[in-house]
Amino acid sequence: MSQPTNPVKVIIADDHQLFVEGIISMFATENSVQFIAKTYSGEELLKKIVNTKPDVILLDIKMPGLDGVTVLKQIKEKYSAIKVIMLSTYSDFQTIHNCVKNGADGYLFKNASFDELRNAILGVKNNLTFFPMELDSVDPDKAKFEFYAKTYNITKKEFDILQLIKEGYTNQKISETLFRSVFTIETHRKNIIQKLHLKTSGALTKFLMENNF
Amino acid sequence: MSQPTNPVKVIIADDHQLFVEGIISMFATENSVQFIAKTYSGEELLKKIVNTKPDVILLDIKMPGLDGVTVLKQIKEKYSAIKVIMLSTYSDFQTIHNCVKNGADGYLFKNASFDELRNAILGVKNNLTFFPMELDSVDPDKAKFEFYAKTYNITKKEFDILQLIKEGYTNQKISETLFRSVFTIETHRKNIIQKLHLKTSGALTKFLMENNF
DNA sequence: CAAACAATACCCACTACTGGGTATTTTTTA
DNA sequence: TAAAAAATACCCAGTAGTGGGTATTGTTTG
Repeated sequence: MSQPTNPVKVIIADDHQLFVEGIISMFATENSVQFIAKTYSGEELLKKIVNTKPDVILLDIKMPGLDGVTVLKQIKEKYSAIKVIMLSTYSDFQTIHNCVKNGADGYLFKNASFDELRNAILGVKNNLTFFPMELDSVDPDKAKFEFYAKTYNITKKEFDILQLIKEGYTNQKISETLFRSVFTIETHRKNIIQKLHLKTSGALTKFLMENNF
Repeated sequence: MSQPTNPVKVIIADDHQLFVEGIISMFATENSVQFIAKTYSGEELLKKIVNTKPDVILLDIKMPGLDGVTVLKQIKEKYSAIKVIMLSTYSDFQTIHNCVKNGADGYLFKNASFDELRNAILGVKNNLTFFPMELDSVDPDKAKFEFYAKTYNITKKEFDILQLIKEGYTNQKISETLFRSVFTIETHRKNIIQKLHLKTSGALTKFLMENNF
């Protein structure tokens, strides 16, 4: 008979509301982990910690206002018992070094699977650290590609083309740059727009900028 | 006969190199103000202060790495005699409140004229503060429009249309939203692209995102 | 070694935007 | 109040991208 333990109490802090809601709903039926609060900023988090003593905090590295690293420092100063897992994207994972120095117990890329997230939370609760890769061996470009491959099914060629689209290249220019027919690029562009659930090229450019592609 | 005084020694810190060069060259023939150093980051600035004791520092609010407010605090702690003027855009001017609290001697919008800048520098050197407007009365949207009007000669209508282009609207959608003919919107879009020295709509979207429009 | 996936390239009809015009009506400002 | 600036709307020829196909050639991988 499995040991019935108290669920791990977790607070999540991330300015992307949809992301927060998504995570919480993923854990709705998981009784080893219980989300006791959600916050959309560092300031909010620091306030909520006082009343709702959590075991683990999931903390976004990049937030407007108080950023993750600053918040991490303050948490570790005042409540050293609380475990903190940093959430990062391919673009700000360089900052993780800084977090490790400041006492983070683990980090996760935002495209992590449910199981990875669950394991990380349960792990740090049991005083383990959770660092999924050797930080120094992470190639930012590769991490970026893998993020898009995993999240949107983007292929390598499509990824390469996205780099050029982001620079404002027309299909014509791209075809010259990559030594391919314009038709090929048109096909790729169409597939990309579909995979990202977008409508127009304008929306695509916007997407790339907003997501710091 | 006018009193020949020593020029005010100034350091500028801003991550936009072109902006920095522009400012310095504007003051090349101005002998009341002398730029003794330029730096492109907060870290760099803190190092350079040690050797080159400046009278006044022009400090960008938003920089990668150490941001302006953090740098301001450190300067005012260690070298309280140095005067600091914060540089801000319409989009981060909310942070100015924070700077004032932390001892800034003045602030300027980045589209300020030569005369404003000169007056500010000479002013703070003489222990005056330089706050061009009541901060609470600044309307961010208005400040934003005025920035684009001043910098690129963008008109109000063009500004409104830019908001929609940024959202990824086509000319058709914009014409429906603003109850105007598509022809009108096409004309405006053409003029906008010209005024911003751009080529394509893709480049325009990119511009809007990069400049945090 | 097939099946699945990725990359390539093409067709066609259609929509969207560009560039270079012209021209009228408002609105602002000197 | 006359001149300048802004906003409006149109034309036309041309380029760029969309949407919905088809189809061939590599490349993985179960």
